[in-house]
Amino acid sequence: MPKRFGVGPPWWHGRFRECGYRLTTPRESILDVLSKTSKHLSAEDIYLEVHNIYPTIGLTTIYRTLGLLVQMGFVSKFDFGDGRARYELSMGPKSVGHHHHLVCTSCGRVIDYTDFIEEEKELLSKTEKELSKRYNFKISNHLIQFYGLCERCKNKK
Amino acid sequence: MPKRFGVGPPWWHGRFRECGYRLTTPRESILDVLSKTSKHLSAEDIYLEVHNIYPTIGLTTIYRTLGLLVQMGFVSKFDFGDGRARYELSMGPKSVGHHHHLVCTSCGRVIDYTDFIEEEKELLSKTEKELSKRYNFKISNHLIQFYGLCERCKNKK
DNA sequence: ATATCTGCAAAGACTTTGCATGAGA
DNA sequence: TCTCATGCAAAGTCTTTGCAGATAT
Repeated sequence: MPKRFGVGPPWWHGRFRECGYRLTTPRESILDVLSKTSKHLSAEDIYLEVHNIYPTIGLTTIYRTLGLLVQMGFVSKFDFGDGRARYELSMGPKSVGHHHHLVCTSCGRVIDYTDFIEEEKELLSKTEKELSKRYNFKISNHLIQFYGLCERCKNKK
Repeated sequence: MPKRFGVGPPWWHGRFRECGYRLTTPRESILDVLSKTSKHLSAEDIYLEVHNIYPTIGLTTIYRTLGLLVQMGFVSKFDFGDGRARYELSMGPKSVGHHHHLVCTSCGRVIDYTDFIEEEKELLSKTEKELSKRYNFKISNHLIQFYGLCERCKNKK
């Protein structure tokens, strides 16, 4: 059953308090930016967005908050090979849901795909279970990316 | 049929010339270091190894050569989240073969696993084929990593 | 009231670049 | 011989840290 979004406090308020963290303007606005996009934002992208509304919030806080959100599991951090990390909401009502990435090694373009996810999911959960057992690892996350040339770059060569 | 390793020029000589690149001491020694380990070496790790034998070779050359080897497909570059890239031979006779990584998010330990690879391989090649078609992408590589807590770190908490 | 959070500036870490010298084919 | 490759030093980028002042609860 879906919750009533848009009324009452946002879904994440509880989680913050549970963990002993405070609810602050920077934290809320960063989550807000992330929850309103499906793009893969860098720390600076987020900084610029947030800065439009709250010009006093600094880049340091963006980094610190992102670290916190990653650690709490709200946000996933990705490396697409261009030297800067990208961040995406990994849970919550507006989340795009389970997806993986297709990364162009020439222009850096990133495509989200959700095709064949069901089958992947099945294999993944099976693999996670088996790996956990065999290596005594508590698996909490996974990363799957395909690399290659996108349509445009492929045709250039 | 296996080639006769250890006699004649190393397997990669031809590939270098084909691509118009020169065979140099730094390039050979870097490939040598990579082909004699199954660890995940950083640029500096490689530098230190190479430096033992050829003290004149600089870190810059390590980075430049690694870039070249990655681009040629000899070497794969990984990011385990500790801020420095790791490199592994991705092909060649001494290669450990197809494997993926299990990364401890607490201590950074990395475990290579090859279990369940057959099934994965099958799904991966199918997925690659389908994604190539749908997104008109020329896929050349993939990355799969699981994150979690290793035995030691799990028990600490 | 007080422990947490933030902003600024500065530092830190890894990686890349410019340029003159050196080396492979 | 003539490009391509290398080493050194310096610069570039992203990210983290120290600390005093501000803020949430």
